[in-house]
Amino acid sequence: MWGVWGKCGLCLRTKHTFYPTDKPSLCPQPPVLQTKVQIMNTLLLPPPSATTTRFLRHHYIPHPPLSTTSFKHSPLRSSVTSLSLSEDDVITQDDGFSPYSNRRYDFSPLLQFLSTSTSSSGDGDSTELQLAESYRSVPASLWHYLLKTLASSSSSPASISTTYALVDWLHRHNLCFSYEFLYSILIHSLGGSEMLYEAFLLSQKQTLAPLTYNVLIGACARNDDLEKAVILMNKMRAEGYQSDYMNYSLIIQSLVRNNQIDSGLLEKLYDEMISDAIELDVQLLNDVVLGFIKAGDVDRAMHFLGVIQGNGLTAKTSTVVSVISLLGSLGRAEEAEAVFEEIGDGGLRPRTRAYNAVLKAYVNNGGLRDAEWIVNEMERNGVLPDEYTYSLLIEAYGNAGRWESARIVLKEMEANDVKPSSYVFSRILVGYRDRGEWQRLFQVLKEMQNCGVKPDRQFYNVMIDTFGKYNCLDNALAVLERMRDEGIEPDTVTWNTLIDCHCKSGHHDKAEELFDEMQQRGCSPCVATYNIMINSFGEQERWEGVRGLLRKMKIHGLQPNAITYTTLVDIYGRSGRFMDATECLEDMKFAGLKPTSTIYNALINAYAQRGLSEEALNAFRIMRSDGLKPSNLALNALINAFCEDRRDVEAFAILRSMKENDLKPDVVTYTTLMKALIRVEKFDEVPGVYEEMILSGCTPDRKSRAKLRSALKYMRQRLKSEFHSTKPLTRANY
DNA sequence: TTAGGGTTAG
Repeated sequence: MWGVWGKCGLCLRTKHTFYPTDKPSLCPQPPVLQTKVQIMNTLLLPPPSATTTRFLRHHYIPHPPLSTTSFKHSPLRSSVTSLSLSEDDVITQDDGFSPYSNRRYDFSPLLQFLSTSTSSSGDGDSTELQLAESYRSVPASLWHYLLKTLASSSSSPASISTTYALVDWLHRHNLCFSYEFLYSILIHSLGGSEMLYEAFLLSQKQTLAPLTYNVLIGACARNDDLEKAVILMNKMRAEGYQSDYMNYSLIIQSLVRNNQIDSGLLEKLYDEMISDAIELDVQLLNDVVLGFIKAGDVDRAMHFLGVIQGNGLTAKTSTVVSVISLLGSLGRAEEAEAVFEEIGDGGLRPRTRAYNAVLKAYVNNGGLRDAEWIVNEMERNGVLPDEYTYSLLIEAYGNAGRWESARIVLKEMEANDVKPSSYVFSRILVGYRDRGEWQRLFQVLKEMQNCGVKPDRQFYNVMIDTFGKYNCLDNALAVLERMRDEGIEPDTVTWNTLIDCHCKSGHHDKAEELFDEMQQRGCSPCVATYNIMINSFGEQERWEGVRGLLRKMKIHGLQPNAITYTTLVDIYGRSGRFMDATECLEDMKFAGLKPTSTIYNALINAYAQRGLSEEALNAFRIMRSDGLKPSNLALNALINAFCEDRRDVEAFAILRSMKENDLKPDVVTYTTLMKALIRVEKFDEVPGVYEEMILSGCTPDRKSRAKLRSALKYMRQRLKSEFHSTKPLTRANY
């Protein structure tokens, strides 16, 4: 058994797990572990000071070839390596031995020899043997370090081949044990320096042992080449070797780094770990939790947090905080608080970060009192609020419309020497925008000025969006100018916001102009930009233009996303181009994207508008078979389809099935049903539906009241016409 | 250790 609390000889990571020898490890370690500091120490000769000499005598006796010429100054350095083993490097490692002499082993003759001779020679010529003899006393750890340094600084094929020749040479002269370990060092270092290809080539020169596999997989994962990593893992498994737990950690980390993680993928990885009988240590479980957090799957994240605790281990505080933070963003304050409490239960004192995470939960949940309480708790426990804490509190007051309280918090920040950032003001502005109080924008600007805070790009973006949403296009454009005047370059969000608000107000020409200007100014459109433009062209029924945009985005390496496909289905569907619409849905599936309920809603809605109830029903069925739950949106669209097709019986059948399946019909459901009745002239049944709507707890809105009124009007008209049509008859009778 | 946290498209 080895490696407990030691450092990995390859990646210098501290190994925390208790690891039996029969298990292969990604971080292979020699029987005698050397830390980086130790290795660096042995590279240098001690000064003639009493203490160090005594110490070093016990370790190794300096032996020729020695040189006072630093390797750093060797002419080889530039061609072979940038090995930097200066005094400064070593002293900063803090080992207690100083001052250092500049004397050290001189590897220049060896490297010179290796770079000029062919590695396969092995002819035992006298120079080579002499050379081998002269280096015999160099300890293994030193060779490892040299190799590592050379490999990680290799940048040209020539220097790599010299490094490779060194391994060969060491092996040939029995100078360093474990050929495989030397290779592993090489692969690891090459992988670490993003030279995965070279690592691959090297690995192909010998049969792969578990150690090499693990190192190679690790190198792939570190370089985000997961395809190769997975291939190697499968190959390894097929050959009967067990993959190391670290590989899984590295793969998850890579997925997280690159935003490529999703819940299903992570679950698959986890199943693999289980079937591989991987030892789930706390570090790996932490990565699993963080993976699920990044994937937005808070339930699974909490499950694995529970697994950590269930195993009697303690999750990293940062992991726990991430869980609270995600719960907070989802407005799940109670659970956030529960997880927060667990920090304290674990004997740790929550710090600002943890408090902020739970505070965010309350703010998103509208719990102003709880938010105030948690800030008081912080103060009571001597935890200092920071800029983020205050920002969240201000946002909470802003959401509650308590601008005065928010101002008091601003003053408190000032008193505590905490400067507010542009962020908090952008949040306030968003609050005003969404509540229709957009004119408060000017007040916010003034407040910022008072606090000496300059609006940043994101704030200006919100400003443009606010003006845009309230149709003040000139003001929106003026903000663009102001940004430029202040030296803030507009980004894609700025342009997208501007373009979109022009589209929404029907100014498609100006939108297109801005789309061109954006590119002229060197800002590359992103997928969102294309989606906005596709929507704009679709509204104008410029179908060739739509296809052109799709081509252009693909040329620029942008893949259509779920929103692109939904936009396409929507615009094609609205104009009755159902073939094109359904084709887009197929394309989406073909591209490997999971159709969302939104895309089906767009399709069902398109059929419904034209009274194509059979087609709408069919789309609804496909949606169900894709495993998507029917939402009120889809069901209401379906009711509307039956309504437009004058199939009121089927429309009411949907209502029944909604009730049976515990789906609560809403105002739109009832209003659409009333419309269905009016379509088939069953006016007298409308008031009953209206009454049922109120009884079921729905608040009638303008549209539902209008439907009732028009039904009553028709009823009166009918009565009147009946009266008139019967009148002559009576008169005649009379 | 720092960052955390904001804005756009269906």
